[in-house]
Amino acid sequence: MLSPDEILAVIEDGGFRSTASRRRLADVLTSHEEGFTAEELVAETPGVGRATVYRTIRLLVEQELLCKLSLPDGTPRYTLAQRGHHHHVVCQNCGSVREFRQSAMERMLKELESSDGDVVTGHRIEVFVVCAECLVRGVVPTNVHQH
Amino acid sequence: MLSPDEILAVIEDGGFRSTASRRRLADVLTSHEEGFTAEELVAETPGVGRATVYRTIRLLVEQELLCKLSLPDGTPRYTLAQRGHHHHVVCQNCGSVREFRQSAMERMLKELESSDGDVVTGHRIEVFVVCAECLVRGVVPTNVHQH
DNA sequence: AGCATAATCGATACTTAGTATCATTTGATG
DNA sequence: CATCAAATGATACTAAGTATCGATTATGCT
Ligand SMILES: [Zn+2]
Ligand SMILES: [Zn+2]
Ligand SMILES: [Zn+2]
Ligand SMILES: [Zn+2]
Repeated sequence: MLSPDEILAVIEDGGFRSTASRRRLADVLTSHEEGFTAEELVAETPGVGRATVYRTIRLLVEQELLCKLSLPDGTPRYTLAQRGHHHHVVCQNCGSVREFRQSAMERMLKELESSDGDVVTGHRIEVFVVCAECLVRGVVPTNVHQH
Repeated sequence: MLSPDEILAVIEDGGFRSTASRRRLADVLTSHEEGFTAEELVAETPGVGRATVYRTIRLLVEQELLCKLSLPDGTPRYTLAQRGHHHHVVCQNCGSVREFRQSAMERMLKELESSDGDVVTGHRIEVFVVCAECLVRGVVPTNVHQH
């Protein structure tokens, strides 16, 4: 997992300043193993303004240190990124997140490129699950209709 | 493509009423070949309240007649659904949408099921492009970073 | 260390994409 | 055509941010 210092290093390498608010946020971020909301971050960093929290989230998403995902109903969720291209498996019940990589699938998505006059610029994939922890707690999985 | 009557038929078959507002919306919806926003619909059905437009959108998404997608920046967009399981190719410049199906990829996503204690309940896939029309108009494709 | 200054900050107002409430209207059924 | 739950429109509210702006601060320079 990413450490607060690694986050600060990326911020500084990007030409941005290492500030007290950003250090506070880096600490709180790295304490989350399992995905979180922006408002959780706001609540967990009292004294840091809401605008600063959202600005920092945006900065870190741009720097590819944070991933922004959304649950089946569209509510947004954030998680720390590992390295490289990946996607996420998200528990629709508790919001816990893990990464997955599937090179065969990536190859297939690239092939769409040649099929039309379009130029492919990216893709978004989210796999929804009810995670093992929620299952043992008795949550009944229901299929979600998504596109 | 879906006709207004087919939309109304699905609404009635679902046990919902065929009302003036819903007929107006069915007409406007089917006139859109290429994806639209909720606010466009509001603007195009004067006299129909904003709440009714959003309620009808929700109803039609539940009935799987409308697909809700989002652009790389997260702004929502709707499009009429064809039949069966599918995903979408979305132009990040003009928002135009087409469906795609990739059975090999679907099979791969199902296989994730066996890999963990999780139960897969669904997935979301969007492929972003700059479409042929935008390309001839000189739009330069830039890759989008997504998960 | 002291200073300049652009970056960043917090407070606050605003925006976008909806949902909730509720009094009124309307469409389906008998 | 009377009934009455379903649906409607107006309005208020919420969630998830973004924009503005005057005050503060980190960084580089001397
Ligand atoms: Zn990610
Ligand atoms: Zn990928
Ligand atoms: Zn669809
Ligand atoms: Zn699929």
